[in-house]
This record gives sequence, structure tokens and C-alpha cells, in this order.
Amino acid sequence: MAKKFYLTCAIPYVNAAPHIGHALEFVQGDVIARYHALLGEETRLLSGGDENALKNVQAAEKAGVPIQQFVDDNTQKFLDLTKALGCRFDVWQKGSDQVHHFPASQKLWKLCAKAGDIYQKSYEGLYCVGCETFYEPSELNENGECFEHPGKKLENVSENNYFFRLSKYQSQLVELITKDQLRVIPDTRKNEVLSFLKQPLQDISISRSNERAKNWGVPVPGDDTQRIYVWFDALNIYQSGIGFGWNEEMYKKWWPADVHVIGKGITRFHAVYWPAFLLSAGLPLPRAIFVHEYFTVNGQKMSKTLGNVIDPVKLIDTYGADPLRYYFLAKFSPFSDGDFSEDEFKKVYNADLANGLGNLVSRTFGLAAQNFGGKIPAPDRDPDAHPLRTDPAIHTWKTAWKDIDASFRSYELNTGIGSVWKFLKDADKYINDQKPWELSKKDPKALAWVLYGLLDSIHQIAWQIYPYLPETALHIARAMGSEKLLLKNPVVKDGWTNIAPGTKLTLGKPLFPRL
RNA sequence: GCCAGGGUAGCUCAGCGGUAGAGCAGCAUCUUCAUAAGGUGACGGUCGAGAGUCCGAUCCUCUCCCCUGGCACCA
Repeated sequence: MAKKFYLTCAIPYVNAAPHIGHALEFVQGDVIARYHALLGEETRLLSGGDENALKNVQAAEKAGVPIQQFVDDNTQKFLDLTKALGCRFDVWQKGSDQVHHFPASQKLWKLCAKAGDIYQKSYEGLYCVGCETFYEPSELNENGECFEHPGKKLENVSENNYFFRLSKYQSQLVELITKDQLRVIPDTRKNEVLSFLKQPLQDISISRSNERAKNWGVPVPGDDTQRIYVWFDALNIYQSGIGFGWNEEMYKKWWPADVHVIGKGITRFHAVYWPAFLLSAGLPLPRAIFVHEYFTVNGQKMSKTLGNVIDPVKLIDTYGADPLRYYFLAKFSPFSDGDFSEDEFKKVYNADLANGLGNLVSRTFGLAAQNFGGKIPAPDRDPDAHPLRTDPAIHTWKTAWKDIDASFRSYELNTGIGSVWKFLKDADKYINDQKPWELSKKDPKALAWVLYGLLDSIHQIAWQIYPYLPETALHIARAMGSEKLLLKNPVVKDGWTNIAPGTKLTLGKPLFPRL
């Protein structure tokens, strides 16, 4: 049986439309999933809607829409975005799904309760009636008022809630993370979590009164006056989406997650709270947590008040999904904040996609059209001896495969695809060096050899970029009559299939028209 | 304030003890198979500031300045 690979993207808050940061994370999750599929593994990629938070209720009220309809509409926008981006999510689990998610959420609760880790305690805090939220003194202005409602005094409110015994799992968590049994990637985030775990851990509140929750969310088992609080509930979507609490066989097949893809802002919930819940419930822990950084926009943080929120759907409509995917994946390190600018994006599009890949394919196909009737020529030697595979002075596509593989192990996603573009540059240079336009008159055999190697390389490039730029990869493969090959879960490291001489080449429209 | 990471060519970044590197942009030049695309070359940097260690520091140590993140029940 094929190895399985299960990964998740964070489930977005659905109180507003998706922005470009969501697009980045979806693409990162998708490319990892696609690469593992390419390795022949059975993969599953999940995300969904974080719908049970109080903020959704408030946002729905403000919009004057019934809450369920509000979250349904907003969640759909995120799902639409994933499709526009060419991301293949196998599961899209909604938090408000009473058939699958509610039982899962309650099951996790019951398991933790059975372990003796849930108890009742009175929670006391400063409550802003305007925001309907509790605040810490540090979150307030100098008058002790919240920033949304200055002049409004906060009330000291106490409420009976259920608490989770987080403190009990402190030392276990330190050990698991230190020994990389729960990998936190990259190291800076791992160290951050470990330093957080050096302080004494407080137990956390995991329920809210119906009143405060506005009767929205998953009811606490055995207590119909309380709802399960969002974090205890939301993280569990990673399990409820694959059968936890409603299809044990499916759940056993996929759980634990091989990696959770998340943004840096929610590291603690994933690296501390979530594994603690699972330890308490006696369930296996995720193997890794991949923490990516954020986009700034033209040097500034993205925010609604600044009005610089970028709509990814608009960009896709204008430029297509693959160019955006390329920009995200090749031009940013997942481990440092990157600045998104449309001008820079256009530069990259022209330099790397139009002048780079697009032009290489175009000139190679042009040579085949003019000299070999638009067909793949037959080489007079063993393809494995071709300089584009073996020349030590060339950054070959074989080298690129190694770099791609390494990049998915380290999660430095940009280095693998960067290596493909290094090869691409050398292929361009190879054409200039060989001067095929001269060979066509004096040495047709040599020309066939040169061109075969180039077409062979383009075929490999299509294979290599398939996880990153699926649409483009298929376009190239179709043009070379090898799209079935591409979809066939090839074994990438030790073997590959040579292209067949005589195959008709039909490129059609250019891959990336210049902007 | 404390802890961690970073400040290197116009832009994005690599290098981390031995006369500063890449890609992109700009400039020059060669070439024509190609999407006015491709190749080559030159230009371009007191490697955040100051002090110290060393024969020698972008790289080690100290101080300072600036940026980013974390410092919990906030999603």
C-alpha cells in the first residue's frame, strides 16, 4: 500500500473576505501536497472554515445577515479562492457542520474529561460590553478603556467556565519538541515555543456561557449552559474532517497529520495547546508544524485601516494562477516576511516566466518546427550521455531534482524551484553555444542530438514544475504528448521516462505572454 | 524592559576568519532559433555605527542604533 501523507492548512476566520496572505498559505499547502503525490504517496490536504467564533456572530449582526448564512457565504469565498489558485483541497471542513464536526468536537472533549483534565472554575476579567469581549489590562489605553469604545467603563465580570489542565503536559511537551518528535519548523519558532514552555503554564479556559457565545458553537457535552470555546473546537477540525467521531476507519488511515501548515501568529495554539489536548485524549500527535511568515505590502503591514489589503482573486483574473504561484513560491522564503508589490510581481513575470521558461520553450519548439517538421527528432546516441544531463559545467535538471527533493524536506520551498530556473538559464546558454541555426546546414545529426536534449529537458522541467505550476506543466506536457506521464505519479529520483522520437509537438499559444 | 532572529551592490538575498558574491533592474556588446527574447562584459558595496581580539574580521567579542517576532487564556 502506498505511504500516506496528510497535511492541513490553518482554517481561516471567515469574518471577512480572503486576502493575499491566505492565498500564500493555500499555495504552500498545495505545493507540498502535490509534491508528495508526485512521489507516489496517497495524500490528503485539508482546510476549512473557522466558523464558531464569537467574532463571526458579531460580524454577522453588523452585516444584518443570519449567522449561518453569513459564515456559509464567507467560507465559500475562501473555497473559491483555493480553486482560482489551482489548489486541490481534498477536504474542506466547516466548523458549523453539525453532522461531522460537532460529534468530533464533543468526542475530544469527552476524552479529555475522562482523563481528568477538564474542571470548572470561575473566570474573572474586565469585560467590554461594546466589544462583548474580555480584555487584559495591558490591552487597554491609559484610562483603562478599550480602544474601540473610549469613554466606556469596563465591567469586572466573573463567569463559571470549564478549564483544561494544560499545566499537566508541560514537561512532556518540552521533551517532544526538543527531540523533534513534534517538529516545529523552522528552528527559530521551535526555540520560541521552548522558551515559552520554560515559564509555568496556566490552565486555559475552554468554554463560554451560552449567553456570551450567543448560543453559537458546539455545546459542551453534559452541560447545555456552555459552548466549547473556539480554540479547543477549531483545532479539532484537523481531525473531524477525516472522520474523527464519525468514521473511525477513515480517521485511522489518515491521522496523525504529517504536517500542519500555519502562519506565525498561531504557533502557540498549534505547538502547545493542540498537542496537549491530544496527549490528554490519548491520541497521536501531528509529526510536524511548518510555520511560515507573512506578507507586507509595499513595505507596510497589511491592514484594513491602511486600506492596503490585496485581493488575490483580482490578481488571478489579471495574470493567471500560475504566475502568482510562481511569485509566492520562488521569490519568497517561507521563513522571513516578504514584501508583496504588484510592480515587483510584473518584473518577475517578465524576467522568469515570459523571457525565461516561456521563451525557452518557444525557441526550442521553433527549432523543431523548422528542422524536423514539428516532431521530436531521433538522437543518434544514448540520451543518458547528453550534456544537459551530465556536463559538470551545467547545472543540470538532474541536479534540480535533488534540490527539489531537499527543499521539500527542509521546507525551504523556494530553493527547489530556484534550482529549476538555474538549469533553465544554462539551457538557454547551451543553445547559444551550440548555434543550432548553423548546425541545420552543416550537421543535421548533431542538430538532432542538441534538440533532443533540449526537448528532453523541457519534458523534465514540466515534470518538475508540476507541483508548483500545475497548469503550465500540463500545457507543456500536452504540447509534447506526455500529459499522461505527468499524471502518473512517477518515481522522480531514480528513474525517468525518455521522450519518444517522432512525437508531434503542438504548443499552441505562448505560455506567458509578455506584460 | 527581557529573549530570539536580522541589518551585505538601486531591489531581493547568499556568504560567516584570508584581497566582497548571485539573480533582477540599468549600461555596453555579440547573436538571431525565440515572446524586441537569448549569450557575454563592464559598472555598481568604507558588508548598520564604534571599540576590541588576531598576522589578518563582513565573518569572533563588547557597546550602541534600527527592523522583525515572542513574552499566554487575543484570534
